[in-house]
Amino acid sequence: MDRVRVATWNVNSVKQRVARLLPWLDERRPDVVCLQELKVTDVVFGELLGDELAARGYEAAVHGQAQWNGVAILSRVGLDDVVNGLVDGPGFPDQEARAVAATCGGVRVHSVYVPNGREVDSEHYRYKLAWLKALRDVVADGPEDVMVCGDVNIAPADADVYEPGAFEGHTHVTGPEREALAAFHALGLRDVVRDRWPTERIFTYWDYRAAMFQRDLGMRIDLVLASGSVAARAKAAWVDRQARKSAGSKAAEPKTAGPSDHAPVLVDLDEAPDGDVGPVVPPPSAPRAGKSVKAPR
DNA sequence: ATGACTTCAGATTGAAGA
Repeated sequence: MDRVRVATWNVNSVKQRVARLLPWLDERRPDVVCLQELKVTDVVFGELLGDELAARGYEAAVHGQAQWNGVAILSRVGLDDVVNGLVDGPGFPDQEARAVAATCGGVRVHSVYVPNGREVDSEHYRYKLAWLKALRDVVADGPEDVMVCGDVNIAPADADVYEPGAFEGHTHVTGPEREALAAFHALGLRDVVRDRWPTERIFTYWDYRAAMFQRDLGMRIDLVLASGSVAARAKAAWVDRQARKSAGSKAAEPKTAGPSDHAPVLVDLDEAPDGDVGPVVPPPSAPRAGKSVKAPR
């Protein structure tokens, strides 16, 4: 197998994004696509995109929900053992459509939309932390070759927000949220984009208001986390800022063709060392996930 | 600045997002 391109994109309503999503698939040609905030049911997703995706060679695992949430994985390198939701995951009060997993080209891929948290110490915030713990447990119990892709609604470090002072006392930057992210690193997962660009100013989300994108005042809250075995295969990793841009004029951009407030994140993986079938013996720098092994640093 | 913009549900306004 050739290189595999994996992408994640919070589309903020797939219904409003069809006119951007399809051309973007044709231009970037990702092999695996994790989508979040579909905001439609499985049925509506199929009506909107089923034929168009099949024509492009994608299978789709869709865990939709009307109005809010909704996640999916598109793949043209296989889509096996699909699981909707999180085993033993919390609800608010019922489980929401925030996670879907599938095995694509030998890698366990999770597309996630982590709860927002709203206000620090609120019920929503506690729900967010409990949800992250449930996701951590699912990853820990899963295969070694794993990717967690999606909108985590946490900026991993102060460098991942445009102005740390603007977020004091708010969600997305608090210690407990960052500790919940660190639990994935303790399993051996790497932040692929930050690893590749250690000091770069990189954002994936910009508020629609106040021309935040044009001023590059954003947050990096959409991540690709990968086990050491998979991260070692990453040959490129970047944010597709082009997809966040508006068209040149109102006339050129009807209301149905505006951008999401999130940009896609893309990662190119070289083929697996042993081809692409079956588990790979982890190198010393890639401890097996979940077995109380400390992260290498 | 309890704003700004965009989404959905369903109504001509409110909730939610981050």
